[in-house]
Amino acid sequence: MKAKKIKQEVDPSTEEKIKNAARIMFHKKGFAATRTRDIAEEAGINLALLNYYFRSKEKLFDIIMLESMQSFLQSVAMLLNNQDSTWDEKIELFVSNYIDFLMKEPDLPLFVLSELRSNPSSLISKMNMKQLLMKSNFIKQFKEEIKKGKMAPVHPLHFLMNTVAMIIFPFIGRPIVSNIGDLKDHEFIELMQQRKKLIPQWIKMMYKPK
Amino acid sequence: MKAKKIKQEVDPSTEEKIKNAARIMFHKKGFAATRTRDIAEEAGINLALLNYYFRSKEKLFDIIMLESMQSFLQSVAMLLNNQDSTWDEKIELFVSNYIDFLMKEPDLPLFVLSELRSNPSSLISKMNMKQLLMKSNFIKQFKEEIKKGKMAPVHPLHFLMNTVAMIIFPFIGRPIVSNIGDLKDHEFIELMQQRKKLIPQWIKMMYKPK
DNA sequence: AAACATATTAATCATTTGATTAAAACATTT
DNA sequence: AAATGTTTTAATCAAATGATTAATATGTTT
Repeated sequence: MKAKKIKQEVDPSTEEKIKNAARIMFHKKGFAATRTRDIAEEAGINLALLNYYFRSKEKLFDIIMLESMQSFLQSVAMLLNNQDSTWDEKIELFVSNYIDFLMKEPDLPLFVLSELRSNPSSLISKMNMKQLLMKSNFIKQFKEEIKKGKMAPVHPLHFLMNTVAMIIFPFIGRPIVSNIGDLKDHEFIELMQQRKKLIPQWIKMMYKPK
Repeated sequence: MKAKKIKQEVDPSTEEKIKNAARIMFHKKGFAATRTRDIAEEAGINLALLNYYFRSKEKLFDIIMLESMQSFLQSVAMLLNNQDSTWDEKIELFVSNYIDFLMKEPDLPLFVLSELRSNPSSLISKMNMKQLLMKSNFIKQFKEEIKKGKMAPVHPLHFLMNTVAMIIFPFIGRPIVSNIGDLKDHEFIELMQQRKKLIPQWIKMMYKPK
């Protein structure tokens, strides 16, 4: 009893060890390039345990993928649903939070988008985000801003695409960006920090009505 | 002699058939998820011919990857080097050309970026793009615009990242974008057409000096 | 046409890889 | 402590997969 508690608290359970290792490997190399043996080694467990706990590589992947999708879209959902902040505050908070999040999970976007390409993946449809979007406080405020004349009329999708693009792209294209700019790691991070303030400014400017 | 010529002109050579099939499959599913048998089938040739012409899956991949990187960066290089157009024209031309290009090769960006993640890939460094960037006419004009007070002072990398991000992201995130916006294929294309005109406008706005 | 070179095929090989099994180790309950 | 249930291990299997081989077909040169 006591031994088990200690194991669960101090040391992650075997199941957790496997999931963590799987997340790391899948995010870094994708489903097809990841061997179950890689995961087992990374987790420091016997290969058979992977199948003992998760039945198959696919099943394990599905779990990781679902969680990844959720955390990837969670920030967007937060933007959409956050009630109590003004428009400008909302944007600033969103950009800053998302960039902070991507600093910790830099492999996540490319992983999600890559795997979404190959898989028909009913996962997206399950999340049915149109509902989420259209009924959101975000859309309401977005339209208000336009009506108040504070923003030029734009299709909300353009706005979303541009915003997410500017946040995510540097992380997706990091090897190329770092090469072109000849950036050391800390210089890249510095640039991302700047973008927390810059992106909201750019957004404000680019949709300014004439 | 005549037979060979006809074969080369009317029907692509076996080597070309393999390369074309490989390009399609690699772009769609990536290196690890693509079987040599998939390529052979797509090309309509015997599996052994793949190794006969290209020695190995890796060698074939390297060839495709190099060509893909080149065409992926070619548009950027064009932006950087184009001599005879004004700043505004340059931007408009670049955005429009790149979007047109991506309509024909929608899988290219995600492929290049994905494979670049796993591979240490000296490919990028071989292209040594810092030289290309710093000595380019683009940088010269960019600095002039800022000096003339037509543009707020920004790090050129931010400018590049934002521009490329807005162009490429919709194609990389197409499944999610299409789901959120509940878009049919033709509606997605319509949005991309709009962006040819919108992105240059946004760019002009967002860097306007106060 | 004979000789030679090139291209193509079917069959097979060797390795990798996801998964299973049967036994052992460990923990829990009675 | 015996019995029972759970977790872990080493060994092994079966299928998938990249690559090769030996034979055949096709084209070219002499």
